[in-house]
Amino acid sequence: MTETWKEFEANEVTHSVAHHLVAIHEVGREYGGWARVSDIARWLGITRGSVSINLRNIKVRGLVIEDDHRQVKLSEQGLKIAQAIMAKKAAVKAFLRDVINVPEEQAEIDSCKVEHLISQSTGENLFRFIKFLTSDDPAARQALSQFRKFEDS
Amino acid sequence: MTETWKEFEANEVTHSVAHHLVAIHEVGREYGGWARVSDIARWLGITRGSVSINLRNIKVRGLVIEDDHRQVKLSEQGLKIAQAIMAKKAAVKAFLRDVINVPEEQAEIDSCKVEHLISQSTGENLFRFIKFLTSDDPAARQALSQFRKFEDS
DNA sequence: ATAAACTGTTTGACATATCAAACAATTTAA
DNA sequence: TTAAATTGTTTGATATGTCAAACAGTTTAT
Repeated sequence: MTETWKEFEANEVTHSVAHHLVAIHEVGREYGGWARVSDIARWLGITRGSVSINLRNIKVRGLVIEDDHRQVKLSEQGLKIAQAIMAKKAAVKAFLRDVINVPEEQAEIDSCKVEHLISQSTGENLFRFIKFLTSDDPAARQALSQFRKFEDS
Repeated sequence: MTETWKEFEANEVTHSVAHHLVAIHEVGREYGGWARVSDIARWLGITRGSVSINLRNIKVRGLVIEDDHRQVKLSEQGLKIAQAIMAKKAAVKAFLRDVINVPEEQAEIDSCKVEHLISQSTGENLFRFIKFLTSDDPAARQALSQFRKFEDS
């Protein structure tokens, strides 16, 4: 039981980096993917200085590229990571909210904490599970409605 | 979408502190809860120096108490936190492994990453869901077996 | 009883992540 | 075209968490 817990630090990206990537993706959405430091900072709710410094690492690691006007954009690799994270977050949030009845806001908070931590394969399993459970397979529908009753009792 | 993500840092305890608490609980199990720095360090796979420093904070925060021989033990508050974390971990792991078929080892890794992050209420919802789904309610059994087929196809 | 092993702490270093404040450069308003 | 606002960077500070190495104290073997 000595080493597994350290896997926490052994992620592709930290929570902070994950959110910088997602922020760039969202902020740059309407500008061909290009985002400015200020907008990223505003989106994340941290200072421009922090973003500036954090982007140094993120650039060095090849997750974003920069143009002449100091705008940044996700690299191919950065985009892949951001998309994977967003997909996992969506899966977790959907599970919490639509399956086990966690209130919207709490589902948002919890899925956000966890998005960059769960493994790709676990994310995929979860996705399939939700897909099944929210399908119109009668067994799925029946189980869900039973669970709702179970909850209320 | 500006502030929710920062909740990540707004946890009762960090991943590191969470694992120190659980380590003390496990290491001290056979000694009335009392644990030594060395044993904690070995259990966690980090140096004695790190544990020594980390325990300073943890003591100040009142999560552990110390005896004359420099042994430490969870305080009432520390024990509560450790138990809550262990319960959430068990729930997540059971869900991953027994419901959505994540392999044991991966379930261990992912649940370990997540244990201290999910909220109490989410943990409880998850626990009830597993309880229902692994009960002998026919709808639950039917749904699970359908999902297994769904997985294999 | 002495040598060897182990214990807990401290020090100095490093990495990440944050802030406020100051700065120069650029953009926007008037 | 000026004046005001905004931008991106840097600096110095703080907090957490880690390491290796050195130290003094305690235990354990022999």
